[in-house]
Amino acid sequence: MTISEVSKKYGISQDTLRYYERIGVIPPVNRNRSGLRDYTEDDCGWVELAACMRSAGLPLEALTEYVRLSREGDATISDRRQLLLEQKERLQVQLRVVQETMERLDYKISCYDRAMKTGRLVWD
Amino acid sequence: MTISEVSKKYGISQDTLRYYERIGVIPPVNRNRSGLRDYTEDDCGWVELAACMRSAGLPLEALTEYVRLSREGDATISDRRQLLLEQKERLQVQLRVVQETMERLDYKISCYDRAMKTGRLVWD
DNA sequence: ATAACATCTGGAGTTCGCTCTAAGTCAAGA
DNA sequence: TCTTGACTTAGAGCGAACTCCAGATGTTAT
Repeated sequence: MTISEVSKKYGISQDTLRYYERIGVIPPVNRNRSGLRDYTEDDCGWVELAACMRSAGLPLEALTEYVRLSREGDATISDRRQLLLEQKERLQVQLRVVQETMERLDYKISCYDRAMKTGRLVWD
Repeated sequence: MTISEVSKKYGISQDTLRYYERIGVIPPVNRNRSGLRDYTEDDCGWVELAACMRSAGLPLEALTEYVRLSREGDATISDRRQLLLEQKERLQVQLRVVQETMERLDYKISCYDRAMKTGRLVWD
């Protein structure tokens, strides 16, 4: 797969794909004879993982560290597990914060709904 | 309340409090005769709201816009309601993304748990 | 062969959200 | 009175995550 195909498929710009590879968010991508990137299934798997994790807000640093450990082989299995656990816990906290904020937005919106009828806002 | 008290109470640095006021994330804060900030109950309310919304990831721009509209009075009630709705929808999307990513992390972690016993990672 | 187009690299620039610095003001205590 | 410490402003600096640019090279179609 070419970089433009991968870019379309995962909704990541070509610049970002090259950037991710450069800083190690994904491992080095396969090249054809002309030196152009030719993404294998495996390469795509890493791109997809990065896209997913980034969409949830994981920092690039955590992803580069995960990739670095993965490339070191089975000796780093427990380190990688630990890394994933830490990130999961960060997401768990974030999930609660977002839920609470949404409840608060719901309450405020309900106040505005009432205000739309009376023309006056109470208890903002 | 002094800026240092408010800073401690809401876990926001004094620099950030001044920054928020400067760019309009909170309305202008009350001052004493010497020109020092003296946060009223109301001022604190805005700080607390900003802290909550920021913790969930709302952009500063949405907060400044909300404050700007609020200061224009009752004529902007439906605009403000709309703004809150849009932000709530953004959070709803984010919530789902984070949940899905957490499930994926859970799956990967379970693979690593197995790998910790066998010493070999299958199906990463 | 030439034009048009995709991709490459290295490096500069941008945006967001702070965070820090410098130089000045003010209030209270030794 | 002098010093210490909290506060002020304006503006510079910073880290994260892109995003853009210039100049080179390679590929494809006419």
